[in-house]
Amino acid sequence: MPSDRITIGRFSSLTFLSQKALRHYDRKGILVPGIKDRFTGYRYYTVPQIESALKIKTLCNLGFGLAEIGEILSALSSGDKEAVRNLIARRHRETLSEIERLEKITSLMIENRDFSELFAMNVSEPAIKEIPAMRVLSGRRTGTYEEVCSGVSTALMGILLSPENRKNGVVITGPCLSLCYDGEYRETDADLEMAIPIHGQVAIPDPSYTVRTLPAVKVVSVVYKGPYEHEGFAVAFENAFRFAAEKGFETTGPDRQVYLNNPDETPAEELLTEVQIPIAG
Amino acid sequence: MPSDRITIGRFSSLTFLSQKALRHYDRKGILVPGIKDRFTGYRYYTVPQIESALKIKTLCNLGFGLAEIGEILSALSSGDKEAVRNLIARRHRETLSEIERLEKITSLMIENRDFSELFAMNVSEPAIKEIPAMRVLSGRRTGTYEEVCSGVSTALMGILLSPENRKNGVVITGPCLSLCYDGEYRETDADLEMAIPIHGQVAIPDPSYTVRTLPAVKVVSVVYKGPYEHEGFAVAFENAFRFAAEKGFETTGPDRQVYLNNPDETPAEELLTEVQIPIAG
DNA sequence: CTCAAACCCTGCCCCGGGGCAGAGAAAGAC
DNA sequence: GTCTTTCTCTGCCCCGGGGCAGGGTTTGAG
Repeated sequence: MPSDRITIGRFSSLTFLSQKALRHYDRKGILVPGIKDRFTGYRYYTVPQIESALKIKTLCNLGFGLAEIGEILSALSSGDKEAVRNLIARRHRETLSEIERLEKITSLMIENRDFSELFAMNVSEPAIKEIPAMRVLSGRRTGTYEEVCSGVSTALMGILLSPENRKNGVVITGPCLSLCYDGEYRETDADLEMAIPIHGQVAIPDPSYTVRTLPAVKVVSVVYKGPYEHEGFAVAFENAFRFAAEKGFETTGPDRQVYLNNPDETPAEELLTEVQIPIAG
Repeated sequence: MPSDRITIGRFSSLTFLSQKALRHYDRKGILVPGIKDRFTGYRYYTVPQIESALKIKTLCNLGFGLAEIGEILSALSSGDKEAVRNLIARRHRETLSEIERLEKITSLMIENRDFSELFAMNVSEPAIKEIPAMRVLSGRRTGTYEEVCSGVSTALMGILLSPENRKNGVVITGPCLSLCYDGEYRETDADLEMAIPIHGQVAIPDPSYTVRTLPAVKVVSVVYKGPYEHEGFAVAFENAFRFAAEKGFETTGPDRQVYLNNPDETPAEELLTEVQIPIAG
């Protein structure tokens, strides 16, 4: 006779839920066996619980978490159709966005079937980041990128490494960066500021270099790998601007480039630069 | 200057990997910080590790597990393009099948937007199962379903509950079932065997009932909820046959129905029946 | 009735991290 | 040089179970 003392093994093979899963549901209170032997701990299920188990299995297959399944089951028994409908609608939305994500992934994998492109990839995914304010020693000049960058950074390093400043405990606290005050790329006559984050009181022999505090900004950040050439940076900037546009952010200025390693010590192909484009909000 | 002693916090904000994830990768050996203070345990990363981190992040976003990422990275550094290509191809296949699964789910959720159908669902998903051999007391008759089922099961119960058999320690070891020897549904003149799993030596007053051992079989199993009516069972059978066809299994016979609860004690709407269709292989 | 096989129990480690606690270390301000 | 803030460390619990170990229970066969 159906003695309503179904052991976990039989119950498992009836419902196609693993014993492990059944014990888990018991602990979570989602599906507690009708009878539980106090002394041996054996679980015995009843026939009507088969139906509950099948419901749980259906919901699991639909991708609900156990907490949600608990909610749905109790909402069902209390007749709250509205709540259940909302939960299902939410799950549906989440599933759709998951599909969208996976489709992006597959198309990426197809395009980069020859993975050499995938890993020769020299620009990281854009992302939003908050940059805190920082105190820098900087100098602003006009000229070609190369002239200004190398000229000014050499001068700044010269100041910071002077005996006086070293003695005063001046310390460089981060990688060198540049700020670009032109709205667009200019081959010549670019308006650039080179800056080095510092700590301490700096003695400055030449008043055209100053210590100031760069404001905190929210930026779109992209890391670029490769030589300091316009073509490479252009791709990074393009990605960053596209990302900002997609997310509906208004880009402001000035753009920053953080030079993560020392061009004197690193082969040009291996150089890493972080491009930061400030955004409003 | 970029002193190649990047703390985990800076490294995290450069790579957009959480500190937690970075510590995890360290423990897994996927991305071990260049320097690790023996006494304080502080992790310090180097600039070239930024690139590794970005690769790892890309692979994570593509859905690779950490173990696979480890394999890919080492295959990359050893130049084994073939291995990497295989791993990517596999991931691509898996992603596609995942998308397929999710799409089935969404269409299910749309169809059952009014979830009342979803839970009024009276047939479970079909699945494959092995049924062990079992010793039964059975009787085979021809007639309508109702006549044979109720008549024979009453007679079998009468035999098993007789004073002599009770005294001999005969025990019922499972729910009652029927075997159908017709290839299709027959309103009348159906060829049916009713069986009750037992243990012990049974005294049988009427030789038209016998004790025999049903063979072990592999079946497609479906649980059906509802009254003992042809319309209900038909849906269950249909699902089971469709499932077998999709999976390429050849169905054999005889079909079995396991009556999980007692129709005298349970309302007809709540009755549970397991339909089992034997398959070859 | 006994004995072995089958069954069931709990508890631990695993995925890929998120979240939180408490404690020690580094860095900035004075 | 001190003090406070900020950073970083480890370790535990969480998801939804799968897999395995070691030990008690039930059952079926003789």
